[in-house]
Amino acid sequence: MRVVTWNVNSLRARLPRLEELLTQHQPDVVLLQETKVSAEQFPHEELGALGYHAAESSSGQWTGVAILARTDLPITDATTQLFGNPVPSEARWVEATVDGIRFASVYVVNGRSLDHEMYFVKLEFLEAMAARAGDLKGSGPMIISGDMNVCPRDIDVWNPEAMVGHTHTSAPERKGLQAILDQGDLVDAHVQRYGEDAQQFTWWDYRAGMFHKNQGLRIDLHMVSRELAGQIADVRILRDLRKGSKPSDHAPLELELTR
DNA sequence: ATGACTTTCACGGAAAGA
Repeated sequence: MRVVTWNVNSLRARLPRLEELLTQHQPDVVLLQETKVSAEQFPHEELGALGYHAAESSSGQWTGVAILARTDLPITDATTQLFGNPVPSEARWVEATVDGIRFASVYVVNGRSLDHEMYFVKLEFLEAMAARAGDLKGSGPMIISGDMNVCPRDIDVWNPEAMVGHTHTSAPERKGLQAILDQGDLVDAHVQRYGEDAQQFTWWDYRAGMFHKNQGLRIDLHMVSRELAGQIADVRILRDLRKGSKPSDHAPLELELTR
């Protein structure tokens, strides 16, 4: 089974590149973030023509998440509810079951700056995710994937010194992310696959040739329940989709399971 | 480096991203 998570930075603007992903990699499940589309304008028809159907949470201009699956794989028990979510109207969480696995696609609050009220909203959002992961633990395999807006370790940052005093690497954010792994008994699939010493990024700023210089961050994660950890065959960052015409600023992250 | 680039809505430029 192949599962891809991708912050597309507008689903409609990215449809040609999404088609490229679906055609070339033929994933079974795709978890999307920053779809930036309303429920009315969600491209169900275009996705159907590509052989996929979707459960989504949409709010229009800014956020939005979705779970796509191959049309022959039923999507069941979809919900956009996340108990304790401080921003329930922002369409940052969608959860559904596909092929016996409970999937969540999440777009974590950015936080803006360490003294901004949205930073504290971000910490609350991470707490709500940890509680939900704890609730799901023991009820079957689970995969929580998406744009966590937190770099788990210093090695996940091209220049850790430059991030001091900014969001994404602060101790409370890292603690909040770790609590999700701990409470859900989840593993970071990238660390499971490559260990503690490998540096790979999933996001590069559009500006100043950051991608060309490979100056990025690892903020997109597959968090996989421990019962699935032994089934991880590979984890790949699909850098080619960050290149070329009208890329997202994030690369897709592909998880291959032996099941 | 105060920026760089890209998206949305809407038709100029603000807001947001990380």
